[in-house]
Amino acid sequence: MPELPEVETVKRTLSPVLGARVTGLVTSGKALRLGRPIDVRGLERAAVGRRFSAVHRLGKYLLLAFDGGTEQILVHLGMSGRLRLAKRDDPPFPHTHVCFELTRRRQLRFSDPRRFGQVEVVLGDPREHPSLGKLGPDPLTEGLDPEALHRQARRSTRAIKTFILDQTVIAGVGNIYASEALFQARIPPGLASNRVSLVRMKALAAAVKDVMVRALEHGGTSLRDFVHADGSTGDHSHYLVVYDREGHSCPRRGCAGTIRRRIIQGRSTFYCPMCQSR
DNA sequence: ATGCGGACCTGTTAGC
DNA sequence: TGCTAACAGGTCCGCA
Repeated sequence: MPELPEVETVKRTLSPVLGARVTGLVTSGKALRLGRPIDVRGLERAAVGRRFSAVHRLGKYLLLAFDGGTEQILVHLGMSGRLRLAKRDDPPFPHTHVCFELTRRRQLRFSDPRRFGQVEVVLGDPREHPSLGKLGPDPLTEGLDPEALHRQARRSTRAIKTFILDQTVIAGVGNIYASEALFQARIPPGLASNRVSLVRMKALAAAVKDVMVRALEHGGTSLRDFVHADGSTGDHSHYLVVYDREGHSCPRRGCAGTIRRRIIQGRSTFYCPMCQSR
């Protein structure tokens, strides 16, 4: 579901619970990503009796930290995951797999119909975690180095869209913003990575950051069912210019092209064949 | 080593 | 109205 701007938005909406004490934990008992069962004991040890001290974001991952604890809780929302604050008496959300009971009758609920998400305990340095350790630079917190990306791309024949979706290349790009950034940089999504010039890579790095920042300003996209931790929705879908716009005319002024859809890396990809040409 | 396709899940929507 | 097929914001694994 969420790409970097949505995850960052969730992170920000969790700030009201910083300082709150976790009093208990309820889980669904269902397995999440990779069929892995939820580590109830580990989560209890990490969180129960402690106060939330911080929420960090690394690409599309969130890390929940607690006062006086060395363990952190890693959360990934997958495609359909949500992390929301609620009151104890609020109606239950369907598909809630982890619910942290907090002081003042509050709850932090993780729900995820498709169960592609992830909630697990991380001990010690998160950079040593197999997924987190391999993450590439985060466009918002670290910035992107076009020269380094260009050098890396020269060694790869994959489509440039596949390249920027690779979380070890750039952390946080997802399927929507990959199309948006490539459109903005005027690069055909199917172009082999090693055929992207340095000039174009500079444009792409800037475009990736720009679409992320703009999405964040609009509170994350709400293409389907995205909601923030407080239950409010984002309105970014109005600002997407190519994603899910197959058959519409190209939004670029003076371009007579029509947005097309094709499958790259098994995912819908939207582009204008007129402005995004070799 | 790299790159691709399929698998993992459920819900929603478009089309008949 | 009801059924079916296609599709959905992500990641990982196995095989070429």
